Amino acid sequence: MTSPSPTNPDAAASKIPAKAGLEGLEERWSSVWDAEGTFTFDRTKTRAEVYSIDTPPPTVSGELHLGHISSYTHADTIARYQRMAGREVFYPMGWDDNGLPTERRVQNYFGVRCDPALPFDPDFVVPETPHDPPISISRPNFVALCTLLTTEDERAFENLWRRLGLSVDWSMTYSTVGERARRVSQRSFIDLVESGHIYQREAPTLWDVDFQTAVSQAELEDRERPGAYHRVRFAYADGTGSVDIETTRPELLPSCVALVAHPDDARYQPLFGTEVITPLFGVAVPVLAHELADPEKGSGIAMICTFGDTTDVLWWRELNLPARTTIGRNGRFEPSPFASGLIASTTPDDALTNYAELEGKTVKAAQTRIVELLAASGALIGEPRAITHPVKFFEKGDRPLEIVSSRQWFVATLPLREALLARGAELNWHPNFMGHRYTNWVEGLNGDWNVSRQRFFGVPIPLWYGIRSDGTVDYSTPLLPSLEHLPVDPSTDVPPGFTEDQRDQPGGFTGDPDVMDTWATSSLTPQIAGGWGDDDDLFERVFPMDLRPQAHEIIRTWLFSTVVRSHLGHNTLPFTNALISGWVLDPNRKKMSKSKGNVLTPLPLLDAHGADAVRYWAASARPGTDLAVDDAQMKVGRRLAIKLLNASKFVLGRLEGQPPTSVGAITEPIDLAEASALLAVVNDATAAFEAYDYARALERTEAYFWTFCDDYLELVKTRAYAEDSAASASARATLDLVLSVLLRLFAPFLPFATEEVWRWTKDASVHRSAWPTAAEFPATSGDAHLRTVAASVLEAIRRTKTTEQRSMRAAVALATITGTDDDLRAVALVQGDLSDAGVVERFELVSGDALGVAAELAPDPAV
RNA sequence: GGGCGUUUAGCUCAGUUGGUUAGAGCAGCUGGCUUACAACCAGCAGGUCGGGGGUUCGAGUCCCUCAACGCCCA
Repeated sequence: MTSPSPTNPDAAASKIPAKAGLEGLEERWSSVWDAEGTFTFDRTKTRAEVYSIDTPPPTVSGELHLGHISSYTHADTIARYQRMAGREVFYPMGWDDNGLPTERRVQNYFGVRCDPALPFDPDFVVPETPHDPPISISRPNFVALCTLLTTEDERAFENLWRRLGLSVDWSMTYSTVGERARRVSQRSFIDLVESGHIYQREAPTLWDVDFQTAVSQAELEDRERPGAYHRVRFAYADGTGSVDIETTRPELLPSCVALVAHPDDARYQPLFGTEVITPLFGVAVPVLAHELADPEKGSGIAMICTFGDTTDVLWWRELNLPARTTIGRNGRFEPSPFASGLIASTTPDDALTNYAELEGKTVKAAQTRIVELLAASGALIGEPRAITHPVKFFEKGDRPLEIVSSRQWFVATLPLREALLARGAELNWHPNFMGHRYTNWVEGLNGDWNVSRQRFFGVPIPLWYGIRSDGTVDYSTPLLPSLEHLPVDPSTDVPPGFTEDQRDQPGGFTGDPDVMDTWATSSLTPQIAGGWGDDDDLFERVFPMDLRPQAHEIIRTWLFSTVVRSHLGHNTLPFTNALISGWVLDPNRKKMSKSKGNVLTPLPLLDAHGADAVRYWAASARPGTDLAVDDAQMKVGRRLAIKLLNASKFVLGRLEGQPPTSVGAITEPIDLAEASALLAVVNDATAAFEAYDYARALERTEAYFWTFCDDYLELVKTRAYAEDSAASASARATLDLVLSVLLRLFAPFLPFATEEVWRWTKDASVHRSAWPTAAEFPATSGDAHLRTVAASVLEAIRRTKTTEQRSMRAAVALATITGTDDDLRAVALVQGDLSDAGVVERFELVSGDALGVAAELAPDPAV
């Protein structure tokens, strides 16, 4: 920390430029901060002295967008404030490089597809142009391409972050697929296996048929899609009648396991407990009651299939129904369950014949065919009725999700619901209302968290399974690696006690082929960045973190999953504060999207306006509020930075060659009033920052600054030029104090301009200087009324000159001031400065009820 | 369907626990080279605070209700 004491410029070596400008500041100060280690974390500090930030690792599969710029700027202002306030800031950067977005990008960029069955090709040449059509390559070759591309992206991202002036410690950068991330993720996974919070099971799984992977509830989204209700007639098993159901998915008829209606629905109550027969397939299924059956929907009675949607899964679980799978992982109808005897039919021949019409077909084709079959059989009643309804999609997917049965690992989140709600209540949300999103999500959880992904570029699930002598896999006792061997890749590493030649052999072992859900690794960013298990000394100094800054759309994913992992692994919140940012909208306040073609990228804006200006724009958005791209606002930021340079140039120019100032020299009433006004701003800005309201801190500082320039600077200009008097010393001491404080108040927002000015007279960085406090202000507080009255008089004089179209330097022959005793006393105290600033030749003070000013200009000599 | 947020000058936004004629910036208009700044300065004009109802001596600020927009969830 440098001393907050006022400046003591050395006249002999003035660094104050004749003409101040913003050009080149970003390059210059970025490299100086790097060389001086300004933002290097001092790991000798204790947890109490540290302020740690769990930085969102941006996904490195493309470009940073303006939402990143805005959100990361918010966090950076907090980081810089905390650092100046005396905390040692732990602020690492991470890259989220694993997962589907990277895989997709690599596939397109190089024209390749991963085929895990292929062997590693050591002679594989990185394609210079994408293969067309795409070629298949082995998993190790594919992963190498992923690494290659993300490394390039990360370099570009880091450059942009440096350009924006983020005060991160670049020596602590991590990635979510790096060695430490793999080790931490796998260790945590093993901990969960051992503590019983994670389990594997053959279970209904949300499945994207294009990406060929499981996805979790957090990755779902509803999309409105056209569909149609098909009315289908089921005969009673006893032959006494029939009942009509309505379904949007008639093709799932062969996997029907029951009908369901609401328990209070009088229409169907007589049927509960009886059986009906599925048309075409002749399967006897029970009619059951459940509250979730909606009497208003369709005919009020529905068929339960394996599995048409998530409600089917719920019914299947709660009503203890059998599973009759017909759709495979490729989204096509599987070989006949009637032929294999998996499903018993009362009319087996019909079932075989009808199912043969579906086998191998896609869902869509099968639906068309089964509607024809139903119509022909007479079981389809009337014409299908078109509707629009919400359909579940993988958020990155293009076709509706299917629910298939498969073996996956699940973190048991449902039993934690109450505990997780309590964690959410324990967290300090900024803004507060964002906590509702979390609560909403936790209350709506309907399944455990599936963390297995059938993908390639990610952290492998660190397990093997024994193979019985009959060649079947024994999933009941997974083989765990020992901790010191982490990270492992089960596809190439061997479990303890086995040798490589036993792989996939009877009596041997087989590796779990899956990788973890990307959120299963990024939910551990506090542990990864903090070095949990690798560097426990560091971990104890930074965990739990103080701050998690992030956008609101990933509350249900990243924030939620991080809370889960920390709760299970450390019995604590992962961080104490969550700073939630809104979205950046296009200039017309519309959401930016590639399809709309209204996406703006950061670099051109940084080039056009400069980093300080872009940061100013970003910081003007309060936590949680959306922000429209606004060139005008960035221009204001740029002008603010330039104004700061110029005002500083004036102030420091007045101090140059003069003896050092001291707060004790501030004696003039108007000077004391100015200092008091600034102290109020300091207190306000400090309170705002402590409440994570950086926008208010900026707004208050900025408002003060413009008033300071317009009024105070003009008032004391002449006095500050004078020499060798207590009055002039008072002015200079005030200017020195105000500038020094202002530069520090602005430093979190305008890191480049403030550093530039600070270094004109100092050797150390403003960003390691102490945040201003009352201690550096005069002990005597000033009279705020003086500023108000002085400003009013000045304004009136200016108005007269403007109205009479005269120069501001035009002389006022006589200024008549009317006012209360209080007003007049105030004017008398500032009269000298008013006279200088307004070029007033003579004042006349008249007693009256309210403040009034009449200025009589001297004749214009030019006329 | 449930939840959350927003709605204040042409635009972007402040308005702390309800208290005198509702603020700022930008844009607009009119002037001005004033030795920090013409990438500047000064001044002017412009809202009755989404609609309705209520509480109160007094409401942009609290309550109810309606509406529009946006987001989250189902």
